[in-house]
Amino acid sequence: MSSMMAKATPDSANGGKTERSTEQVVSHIRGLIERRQLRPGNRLPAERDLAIQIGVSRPTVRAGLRALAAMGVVRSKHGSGTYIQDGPPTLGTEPLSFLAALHGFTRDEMYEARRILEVGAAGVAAERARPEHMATLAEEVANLFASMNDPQAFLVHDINFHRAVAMATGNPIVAAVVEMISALYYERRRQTAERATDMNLHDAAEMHRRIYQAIRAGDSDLARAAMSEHLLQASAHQAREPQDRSIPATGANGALPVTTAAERPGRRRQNSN
Amino acid sequence: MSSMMAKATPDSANGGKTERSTEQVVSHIRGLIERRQLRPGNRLPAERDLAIQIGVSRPTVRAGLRALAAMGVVRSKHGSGTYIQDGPPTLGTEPLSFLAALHGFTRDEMYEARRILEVGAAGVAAERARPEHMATLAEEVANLFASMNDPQAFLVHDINFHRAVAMATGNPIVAAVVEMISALYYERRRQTAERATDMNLHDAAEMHRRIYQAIRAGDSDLARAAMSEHLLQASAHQAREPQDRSIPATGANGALPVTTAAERPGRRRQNSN
DNA sequence: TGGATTCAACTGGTTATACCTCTTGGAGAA
DNA sequence: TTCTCCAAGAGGTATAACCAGTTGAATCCA
Repeated sequence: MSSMMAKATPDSANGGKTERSTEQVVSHIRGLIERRQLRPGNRLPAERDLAIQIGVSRPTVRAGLRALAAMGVVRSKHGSGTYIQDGPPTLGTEPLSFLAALHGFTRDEMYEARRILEVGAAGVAAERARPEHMATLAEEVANLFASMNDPQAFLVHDINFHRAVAMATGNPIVAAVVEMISALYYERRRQTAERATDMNLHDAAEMHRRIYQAIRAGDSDLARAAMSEHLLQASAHQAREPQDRSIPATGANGALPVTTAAERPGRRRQNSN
Repeated sequence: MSSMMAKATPDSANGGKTERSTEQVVSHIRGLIERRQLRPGNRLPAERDLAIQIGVSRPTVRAGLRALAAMGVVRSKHGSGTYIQDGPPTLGTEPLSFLAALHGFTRDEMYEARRILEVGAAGVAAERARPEHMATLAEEVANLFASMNDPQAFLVHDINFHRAVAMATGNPIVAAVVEMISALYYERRRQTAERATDMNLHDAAEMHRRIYQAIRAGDSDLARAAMSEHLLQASAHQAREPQDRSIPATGANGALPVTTAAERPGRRRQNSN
């Protein structure tokens, strides 16, 4: 990779090493973004036009756009165009999901990661949350108490509450990371959520209420303590549930849509290796 | 991004459309990974073979592999094959970098995110760090003091120290997230590192030493406090440096120096900076 | 006129094919 | 045995054609 090559390539304006064509595409788009010529929600030029502008073929452009889509930077809409992702800053959730599948992250590790991150987030939220954040938090606490008979709905509001805490920090990086890890949590938890007992759910709802009150009171230390206790307790509760160690078969979904049954499509063949 | 699967289902109100061919490829690979038929370091079947196995064309296979590569799941080596990423669990750094470019994350937000995350990590590290972690931490502290006349080298050891703290938690998720955010920090910081004064570097080295000692002593609270103070101080120091904030034009590649050998993509697209 | 419909020209999605470069390992020469 | 060389096989790119949704303007009908 590091040997100098004297070969003549169509790309000479770029100093140094010949950049792979696909990476030219990514760099080109990145340049447009950095120069503020592309903003969230904007539509990119058509693939055929991009190919001409950049000087590569359309499949290469598509490869670059595919990579950007996998990173969550753009979003292609068939028949319409390719758009810069808008909405709140969000990291894709598949990468972490794949990482979990590859390295076999344990449930404890996941809860601990959440605790390390969200305890700090709760502390900052308590110092900084604004009225609209308080309202969202309060609403989700109410939703939690209202859905104690529906574990799946409870889970969604659980996620929503923690997302709201992250949002309340006002820090988009923290929000994005919390979102990413929460998606992993959701992905696993929704399979076994039915096993949660009513008492577990009541305790959990109560803990959320305490976190909310601490944030509302602006008590950073108390918010941290409550969040820490909540996550430790939730982890302990799940440790007592029957454990079916299966990794969710479907990709992640950061949008946390309503319940969606995942099903495997029939696969053709499997690798001989 | 969201990829619910549904083969011939004629769609519903939900976003669950018919799975695109490209996503079949991703699902296929994911299935192989989940069934442990593909492990880190393994080589995937050739693209042409995968195309036959999955029942799509080769460009489609390539599109799927491109997406997986962008997520850091696989790594293609020209002329050799495509391999499942090995080494320690790592999230790609481009997504966060793009997110920063798109939404204009501020330096303060970045430091705060690090503080929220790494303060908790330091606390856990103090409770759990093993001898080899201690050794790495001690070594990097020494390196920091030894490179106070070389801001770029100092920056590298700075990153290494924080990475070592994350590793000392024993939690791969935490390590991956810290790594991701550190990469963003490195990407920005290396452009302005030269402006740091000697006094700043000495203070920083001293703070790292205190963090190390707290971890070594197993004092979780002290480790947290020291880490928090360190990051607050570093943020304040940088706030006093001249600010030529522009988004790094070339960065994006996670070429954060890694001392653990293994792999080292020789990408270099260095402009006149 | 007004509104619903139709349809043509976009858009991205997929396939097929050919050729290139790079890697790798074995055949054959020294 | 060791080195050199090269061919098979891998990924990378280009071209061309076609498929399939989207969109909006032209059209048609009330």
